[in-house]
Amino acid sequence: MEFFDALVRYEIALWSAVDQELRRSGPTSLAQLHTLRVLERHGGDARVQDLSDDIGVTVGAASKIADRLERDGLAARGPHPADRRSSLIMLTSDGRQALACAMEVCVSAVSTAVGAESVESVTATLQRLQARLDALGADPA
Amino acid sequence: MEFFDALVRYEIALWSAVDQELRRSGPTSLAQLHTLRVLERHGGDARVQDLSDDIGVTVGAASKIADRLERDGLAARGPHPADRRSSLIMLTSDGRQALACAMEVCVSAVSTAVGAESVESVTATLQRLQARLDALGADPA
DNA sequence: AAAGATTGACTAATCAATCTTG
DNA sequence: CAAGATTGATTAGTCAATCTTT
Repeated sequence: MEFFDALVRYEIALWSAVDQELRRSGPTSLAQLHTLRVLERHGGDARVQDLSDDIGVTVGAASKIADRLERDGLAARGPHPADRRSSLIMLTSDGRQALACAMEVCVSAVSTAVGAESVESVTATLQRLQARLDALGADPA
Repeated sequence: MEFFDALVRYEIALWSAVDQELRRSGPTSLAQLHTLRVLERHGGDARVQDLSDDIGVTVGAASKIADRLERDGLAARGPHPADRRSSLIMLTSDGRQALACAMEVCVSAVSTAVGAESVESVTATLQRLQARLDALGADPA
């Protein structure tokens, strides 16, 4: 339980600190940056379903997130070449620019927050725990 | 950045898994449990401001959280003995019962999710990072 | 029928304005 | 005027229903 409490508390605190720094230095929120990074990782092949999976929200929410990105000119929906039910969400050049700019601030803010603490081993443990949780979720038997 | 990503991703995944388990076995959500635990820790002396601090939401949100707890019969506002602007939020006996019941499920769900992984050192590191972040926030100079 | 996505009704958060008491 | 709390307007999430395409 102590682990759970520390994890939740710190994640909220770190997210808030980085978000504050981003809002102070530009128009992009951490939530937006998070979405832009997912699009970048998918290299323009992101479907709404992919956003939903990677961000950890429902499909409905992901669809609305895409709406807002389009409204703000950071991304655009294009037709899916192989499946007309779906569409591909792509970064615009404005989106790439916002991503780069916000990413710089984000890296710096995280770095300041972490300081000299060595976090490689924590990262590795979190990734192991993540893998276990994914496995449990896929097969709760 | 890898640390930040792993932290955020895992916190969301673990929170979701535990919340699902709680909703499956009773009426209490993880968000509610989180609030009930804060009240318990404060031993009946919790003000709205305390809720806000400990949960990591704004004062306005904390006030509405208290509204919902009262509506559901899990807590009640009483007069603050020393300051008539404020009030104390106290667990009702229903609230204590819901807390105990949900806590049991929560502990078990976290334990299942973590498995055999040893998390003491991760917990300690997260707490150190938390302390650093608190210090930075209090004195950003 | 199942999969991908969208929309509408509802819930819960933020922020700013306001009211009350210190 | 400061601090504690509440409320209203806005924003973003969930869930369920729906529409289109496979």
